[in-house]
Amino acid sequence: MTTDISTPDAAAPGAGGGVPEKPTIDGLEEKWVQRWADEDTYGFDRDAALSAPRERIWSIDTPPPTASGSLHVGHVFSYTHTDIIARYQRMRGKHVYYPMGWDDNGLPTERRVQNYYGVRCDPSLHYDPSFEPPAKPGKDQVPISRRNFVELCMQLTEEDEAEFEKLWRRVGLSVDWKNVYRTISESSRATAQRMFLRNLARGEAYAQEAPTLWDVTFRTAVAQAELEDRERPGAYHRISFHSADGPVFIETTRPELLPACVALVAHPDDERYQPLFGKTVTTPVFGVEVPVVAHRLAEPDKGSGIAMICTFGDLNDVTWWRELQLPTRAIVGWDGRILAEPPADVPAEPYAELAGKTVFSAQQRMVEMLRESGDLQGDPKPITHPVKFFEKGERPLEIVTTRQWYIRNGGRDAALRDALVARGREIQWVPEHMRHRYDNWVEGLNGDWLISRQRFFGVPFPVWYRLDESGEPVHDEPILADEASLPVDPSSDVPPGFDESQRGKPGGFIADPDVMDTWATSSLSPQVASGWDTDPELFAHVFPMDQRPQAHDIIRTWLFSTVVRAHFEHGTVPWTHATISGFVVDPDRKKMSKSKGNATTPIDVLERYGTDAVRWRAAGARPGADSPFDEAQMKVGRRLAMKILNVGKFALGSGASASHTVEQVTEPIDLGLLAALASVVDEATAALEAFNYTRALEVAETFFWSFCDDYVELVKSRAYGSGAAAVSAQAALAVALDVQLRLFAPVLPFVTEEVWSWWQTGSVHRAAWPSASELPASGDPAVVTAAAAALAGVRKAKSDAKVSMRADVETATVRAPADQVALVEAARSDLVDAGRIATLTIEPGDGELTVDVVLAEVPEA
RNA sequence: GGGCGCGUAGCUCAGCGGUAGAGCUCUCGCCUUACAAGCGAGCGGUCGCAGGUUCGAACCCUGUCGCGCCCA
Repeated sequence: MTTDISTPDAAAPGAGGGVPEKPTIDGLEEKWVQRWADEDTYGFDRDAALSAPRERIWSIDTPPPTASGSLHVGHVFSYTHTDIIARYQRMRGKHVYYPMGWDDNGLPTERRVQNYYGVRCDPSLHYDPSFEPPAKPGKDQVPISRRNFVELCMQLTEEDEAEFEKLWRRVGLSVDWKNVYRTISESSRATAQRMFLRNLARGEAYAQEAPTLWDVTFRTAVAQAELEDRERPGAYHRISFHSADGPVFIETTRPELLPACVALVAHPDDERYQPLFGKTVTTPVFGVEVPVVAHRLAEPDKGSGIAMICTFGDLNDVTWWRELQLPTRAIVGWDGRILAEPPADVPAEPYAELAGKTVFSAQQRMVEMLRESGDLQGDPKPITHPVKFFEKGERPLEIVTTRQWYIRNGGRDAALRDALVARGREIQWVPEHMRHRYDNWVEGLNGDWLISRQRFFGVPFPVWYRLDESGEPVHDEPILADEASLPVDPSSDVPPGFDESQRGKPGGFIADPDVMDTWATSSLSPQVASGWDTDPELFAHVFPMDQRPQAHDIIRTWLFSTVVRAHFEHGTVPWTHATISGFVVDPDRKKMSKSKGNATTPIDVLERYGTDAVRWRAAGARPGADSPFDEAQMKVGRRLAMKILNVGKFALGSGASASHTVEQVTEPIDLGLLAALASVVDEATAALEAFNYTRALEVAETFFWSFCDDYVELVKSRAYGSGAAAVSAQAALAVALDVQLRLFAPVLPFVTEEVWSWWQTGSVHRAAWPSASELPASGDPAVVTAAAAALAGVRKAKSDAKVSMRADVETATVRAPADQVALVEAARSDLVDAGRIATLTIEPGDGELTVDVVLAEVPEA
């Protein structure tokens, strides 16, 4: 067993405990996570920040993870990227405002609570303050009010959040853990409701009865941003409509929508159908008379070139219906079944055959009916075609007409769209090309942002409706909650001027039943995190925030919606920089995700290689670039972390100490080393200013390895000696170690802090980022490179002779380019010691530097 | 189909107009008082393909093929 023993001789003035006998990276996480928490190393000093100019603050809009979900190494990578920037900015002397949030809204939490407690939300129920969930979930789910349901969500997510926090601390995130928000908290809900009311007051939000994409499984509306196309098999059914001039054939993949048909449409330039425009035809089986209309969106080369317009089969139908002002014949209900009652003008008799059926069986029956009537020509022709799905759904979306809340987003307003594109240009994108994702999305929007969701768990709309004498809601005059009363739950709370007994009664009121889309609340993360609603003084200092880190797949959702909200409320961008991280992909280059089953659990990797090693690997993924998960790379990070421990031990063991100063560095090779380090500092600083942590690490690391392998080997024996030359080496080692620990600190917080603690006071993470001005500029870095080249020549000779590097050299002859002779000469005695050379000759020669080596005779053993 | 990005050593990636680079892997060595979970040395590439611009192209331009992400 090895124990950490202080070695008093190595302990420098101000040391924090000296150098352990056998340094190890194992266990550093536990030790420093605890210490950082105890000492509040990453706390945000609110008072100091509020009295500092804005540019001395760096505020970060950290993505709130879904606490009921799970994390994989992809999350660890991207959060590490942000943390590297946060640590760098902190070392630059900024007040880093780096809160963490938990996103508890949404379906995953809802489902988890239902299963965990055996309950279900019934918004028609009243709040029961004494409700206790069943000890064990029973067979039947217990119906409870929304407020009770939300309370359970808050309980359960609290446990999940604690687990997440533990993991994030182990990852070393320098978050201020006293500053955590939850999207389900009272203040978050109040913020979302207040913002909604203001959007409404300014006309930026509105309600409309409109055709809406609808998921029949979840029974909720879905926004454009949540759609995805999936290739699905289907079949073209060739169906005849009837006219005075004979049959008109259309081809459709959805014959079951025939009773919903309101017109036929062809392209205005299509000569085949021009004679029919303005006339009417009748639908087969139902005999409903419908007009033949012209519209540019009809595709002449698709099917027969003429299509039926139904209310509603797809988004084209919606466009036609709206632009051509066609009637509505809705037949699909919210449950995805054919409505019981036929629409106006559709005869009850054949319709009854379809009523109540699912869309799938309705199609089968409809096809039979068309066959019987002789209106189906030939067999259906199988095809594959894209069908719209809710990204989390499993059944094709239907389009139903419902009343929904919308927020304007430029999809129906060119001026607003241009303004939002302009906001995008105010943001500095990292990497720059991610800007295109934003522009393409904003320019391609074709409707406003639908924010109503027919769910229970989420932020309810702070709205009620008066019921008229017949008990019908008066939608045109919503009763809005008073801002002072927020947050409200209209299903439990009573609107001003009413009492609970009037709920649902004619002349009384009802609550708006819906909740806000998850993006409608998470789009306010900068406001919630910065205290818009809770700490206006702070908000004024940290907003617009400096940095929004996120992945590129949610630029269209989270990033865009956040820009929309800040644009409306504050007339600014929400942040000045958007740092977009890539994905961690599996060896087949597929995006890692839990649903694909290819995700790697982070805790395992963190334990096997150490946090610093995993962070090192994360830092190797450039901003925005996808990165394959490869454990072999983690070993390299682990090796670097251990090397830092060991070289720290060596430097301090050789006499380097915190009391050494750059003035004590006098030898040419020592000055040369520090001059080279000054360039490294400049380069790393420039890279980090551009958010290029990968480049910053690379230059520091390249220098570090040559520092260990060449410089340290060269000066080792001199440093162990005494006199001015020894002091020069010790001072150079001390300064170089000090600077390099700070260079590595943002990426490798644990090992740098450990070595720092051996001989320095305070935390390296609160130390100043190094500056070239700390280092002497008088040295010539070429002394180090020339001496290293000569040493490499000696090593090669020993390696070729397959002898130990400790083998003695009788003579070594360095032939160097004329201008390098003096450089090697300047390091002569270090070279003699490091190479164990008896006689060293340095002379000018042709071409590159070479070394001829004659090894000493090895005495018989 | 559109947008964006990427194709450089077996792998992961730098380089982005002036004679091909790093790390890992692999091979051969070495117990060397900071480090054997280490150290030293070495092998390894017509820079996806085809044209063009240039005294000179991995790098700029055009086309093309392949991969990925987002959108339709």
